[in-house]
Amino acid sequence: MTQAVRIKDLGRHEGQVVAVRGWVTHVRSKGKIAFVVLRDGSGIVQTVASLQDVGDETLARMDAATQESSAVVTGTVRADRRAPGGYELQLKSFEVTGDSPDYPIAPKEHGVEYLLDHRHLWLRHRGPWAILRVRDEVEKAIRDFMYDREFVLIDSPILTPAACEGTSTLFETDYFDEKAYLSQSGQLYLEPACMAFDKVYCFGPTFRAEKSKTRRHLTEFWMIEPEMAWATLDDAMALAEEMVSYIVARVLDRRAEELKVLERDTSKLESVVPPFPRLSYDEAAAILTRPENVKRAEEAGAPPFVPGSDLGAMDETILGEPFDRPVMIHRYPVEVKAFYMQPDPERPDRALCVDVIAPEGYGEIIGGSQRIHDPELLQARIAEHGLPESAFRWYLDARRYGTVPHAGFGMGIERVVGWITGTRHLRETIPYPRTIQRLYP
RNA sequence: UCCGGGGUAGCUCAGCCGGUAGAGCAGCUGGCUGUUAACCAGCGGGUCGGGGGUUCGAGUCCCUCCCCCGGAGCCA
Repeated sequence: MTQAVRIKDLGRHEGQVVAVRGWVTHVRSKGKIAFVVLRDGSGIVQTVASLQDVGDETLARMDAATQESSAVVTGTVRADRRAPGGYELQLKSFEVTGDSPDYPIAPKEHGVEYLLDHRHLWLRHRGPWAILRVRDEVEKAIRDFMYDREFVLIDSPILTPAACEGTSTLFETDYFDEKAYLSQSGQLYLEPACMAFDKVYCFGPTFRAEKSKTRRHLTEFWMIEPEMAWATLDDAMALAEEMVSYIVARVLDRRAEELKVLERDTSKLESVVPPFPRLSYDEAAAILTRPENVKRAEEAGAPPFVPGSDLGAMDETILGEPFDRPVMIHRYPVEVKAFYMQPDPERPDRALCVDVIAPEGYGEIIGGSQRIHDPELLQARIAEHGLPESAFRWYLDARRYGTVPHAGFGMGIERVVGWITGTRHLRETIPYPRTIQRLYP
């Protein structure tokens, strides 16, 4: 039986007769000679057969093969300058395993909605294929990074009894005789866990019922959330810049081929090394209120920056623009941030928190903070925010029994993949996107 | 929720001042021994998003509803 070879390895079998199992991406039939372009999970190769090689029956089968039929072929590996990829397969046999009548995605332009309706098939095509391989590399890099630094993976629950940051953006579901909510963050479960293992992280899907209709939002997205005991805001910031730099270097090293397919300008990624520039909220506010920046936001139709309020999408773009790597903005006003953030002892109206903004207008990829470790202060904040104390009883225990300063952050995988691959729309950075308008396929 | 754009063939779109539906691709038939989104010839294919109105006549104008896209806010 002929040895089956994956397409990326064909170069190692020059002159040999091998089998390739894949899918037909294109047929160019020219009468007495036919070209069938075949794809497998590893790459693409052109196969060729003439009438005298295979006879009219096989040639007719090649001619009749439709896009995305699966096929097993055998042939001789040949280096050929005329073949895309440098190698081609001179066929001896061509057998269709499963035919593919009326394949919906033509080698032509399609609208986004149509492609997303056929996402399960669109995955076979070049763009999604390259992006999702980068995503795989990003996720593997994160796990390696965490493991090497002795962080313990703590899988946080998806079904939760109550809100982490308020119920308005939670998906609600029945849980026997009570209500449950899909998790929007694992953080509250990690804080107690970091007091068991010092350094922990969770990495899983999170759900937000925000009615956001932008290219930067999904209702289901994946987040990596490290949490460290005996840690301050500075420790969290140092970890964030180290992790982001590690991920980018890893993709540049191992997924160069995919970035090329995506026509990503990799020079913009090569400069992503520590240290990242740091701006306090007050410094950022000073930049945003400069006349030229006020004018820019106005011209773009963005709402004006109001000192004391949170940063908008345009504000993040303006702040990130001068830098060739992500910028870290820290110490926002306490009022615009979550209840659990530690106030800055030197300025209690500022929170010890940080947002990391990706360059090139890709926006916030990380949000983190030092957490309140004083039980009384935390209890007061829960009350101020109108949150039900009963739901946070277990959470407060982390402060009641041997509290320590601790800090962590959450990083959105899709936004990182979007930035690294140069993909504007987050929905293309996840295999099966969930948005406010889409629950199919 | 607000602001902007859109819905015409399987797909991507054109359709002027209102006059009765068009292209490319895909599909099908035939031709072609080195194609690169091959090419050439031919064929089939339409509830013009739904409803209502104006008009001799509506894809085109008006009202209304639905759906999609982009942006804002919120966030990762």
